[in-house]
Amino acid sequence: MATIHDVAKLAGVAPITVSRVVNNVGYVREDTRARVEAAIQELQYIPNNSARSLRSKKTNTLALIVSDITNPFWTTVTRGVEDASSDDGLSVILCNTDEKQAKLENYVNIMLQKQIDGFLIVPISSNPQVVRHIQRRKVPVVVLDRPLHDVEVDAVWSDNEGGTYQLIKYLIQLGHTRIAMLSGISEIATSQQRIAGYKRALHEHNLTQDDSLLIHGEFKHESGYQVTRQCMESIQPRPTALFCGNNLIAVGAFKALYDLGLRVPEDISVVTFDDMPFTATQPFVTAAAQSPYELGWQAAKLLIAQVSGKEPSGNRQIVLPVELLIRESCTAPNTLS
Amino acid sequence: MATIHDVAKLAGVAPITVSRVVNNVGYVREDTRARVEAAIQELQYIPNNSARSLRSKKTNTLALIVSDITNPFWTTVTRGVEDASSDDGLSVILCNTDEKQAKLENYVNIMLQKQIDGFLIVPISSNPQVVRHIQRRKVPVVVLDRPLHDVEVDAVWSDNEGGTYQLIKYLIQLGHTRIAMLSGISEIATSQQRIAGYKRALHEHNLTQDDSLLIHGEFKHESGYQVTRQCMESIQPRPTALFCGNNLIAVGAFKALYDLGLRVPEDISVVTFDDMPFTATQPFVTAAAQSPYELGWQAAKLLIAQVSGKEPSGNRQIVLPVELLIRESCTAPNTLS
DNA sequence: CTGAAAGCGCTTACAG
DNA sequence: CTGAAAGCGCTTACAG
Repeated sequence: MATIHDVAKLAGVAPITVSRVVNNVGYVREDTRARVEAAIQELQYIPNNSARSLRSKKTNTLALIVSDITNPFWTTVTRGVEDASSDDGLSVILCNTDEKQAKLENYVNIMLQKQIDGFLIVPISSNPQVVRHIQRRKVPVVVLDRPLHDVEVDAVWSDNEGGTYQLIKYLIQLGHTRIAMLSGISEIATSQQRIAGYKRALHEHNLTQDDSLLIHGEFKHESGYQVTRQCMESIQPRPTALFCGNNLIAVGAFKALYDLGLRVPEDISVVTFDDMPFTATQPFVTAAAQSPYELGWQAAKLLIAQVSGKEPSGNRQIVLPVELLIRESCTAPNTLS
Repeated sequence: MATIHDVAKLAGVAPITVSRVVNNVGYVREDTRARVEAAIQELQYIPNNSARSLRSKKTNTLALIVSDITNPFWTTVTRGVEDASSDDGLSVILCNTDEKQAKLENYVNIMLQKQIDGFLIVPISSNPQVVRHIQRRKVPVVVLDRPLHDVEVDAVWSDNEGGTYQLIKYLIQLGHTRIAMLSGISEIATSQQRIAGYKRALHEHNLTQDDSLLIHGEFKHESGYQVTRQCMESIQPRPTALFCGNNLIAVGAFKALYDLGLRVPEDISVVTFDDMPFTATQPFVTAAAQSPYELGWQAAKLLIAQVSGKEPSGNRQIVLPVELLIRESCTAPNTLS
């Protein structure tokens, strides 16, 4: 493969001149530029980014570390990140942690070796140790989706507390008093924020909180299925409404309710955090919808501002609003049941 | 940041010895290794992959170029690729083409600059030019999902023709004779294969083909929605069954049918290529299901075999079977309508 | 089992 | 506007 030297030789210039043409920096006379471009064309020259990165300390690559790309929420976040990044000529390496701390740490180290220009990271616990590790090496980092304790870092997340509060309030106003909360893993900050919104809504409406109605599973549809069955089969008196902690839990819940012969909303009302993916089929679920594309986009732009050196790594925090989408999955509780 | 020289100095050895410890190759005496490891620990040394790649000509990175990660089919393919790759210590850079040839070519060039070790590529047209461009530079490449004409290359795709044939045959056996085919962009090889299966099924059952029932849109839910409305509102006599060219078209179709007040399967039968994502809600759709995770996994393993040099770049072709999932979205045609 | 030297292909930092 | 020299941080290819 042709190198910058081959091109320089063919064009009768020094390698640095070729570099100037390729990177479009500095002054190059028009005819010189033309000769260099012709040589590039003839030799099918493609610059070697490893060499460029070694010298310039830039890889033009970001790392995006999420829990699981298979969840449409993260898929859309990813798309937002990619679109924002490719705008600025940056590529994105994608990593899935499956909510495992060990995987997260492993990927961070691999990406540090790769000298990537910045991290977009979805933390698992609220412990800032991983972010500190990155910051110690002076690599830009932005935290996504989940706030962290005791660390100064740019971060973007959604109004989980407020969104949940709105959903629960809506159910209460329909007349529900026994609302089950199907939450995910308790360590994750978004779980905690959503539970806080749930509790506040109950409290403000003078409803006592029944701890048996607060159930922790995982943010997966299999778990949503199990937890819903367990909830509907064993809790007495049965809840009249279900809050699903995320979209995948809702998917599992709908399937479980179907298998149990319970109709939505006639037999039970259902709301969910996150809009359901591709909800073409019935019933349309009432949801607190985040803006995942926006989340990814904004986080990427914060990171790019750091990387390009325009803005120093800081302590900016963006909280995105959550939209209440009232659809057909809720009704007043059936007093006969 | 500490370099290999700093570590070598602290451990009292040569840089090459540190290299041997880090990469775990060649012979190193146990006590030497221990001293080096202590120095690495103390200096928090992380190897620089740009330097490594420049010398070794390996980046341990693959490029995956798909149409749109937002489609759950591609999401799952991606997960299969990532899992297979991380097994072998390889990272994956993800690129979305949105079915635009210009984006594809641009990404290929960026990835060539990055010196990635291999390409997994979903071609847009059947034209092999992009693949030839990659092969000319001696970079391993595997083609995914869509066969290419006139080129020797490893490739993995699903039995699109056979899967469609099975679905159409199933509808015909239920008594349908007017089956609309909602296809995607005609340039894409999978569209062509699915249409071939449709035609073969009609032909083998002595049904004449009505060209007005073969409609081309895009592989997107917005397009599926439009095309379904158009199909149900303007074609006479109205089809009694709908074949959706992929999962997203099916999502749009269900929504359109709902808006038109048509019930599935009472008023119209629906089948789809690709399983619907998260089909928790009613009605469960009868589908020809590909194995997207398997598709990604197998393609990645083919590529890794090339990259690791164990198997030469070849002309291997893997065609994955498609599973017919009969569910509740079909019934005999309503002769009254 | 260990190391000295060279070089991968660029860009930086000057100099003119 | 152009270029000579040095060096980024590793690994290759020897040598002993």
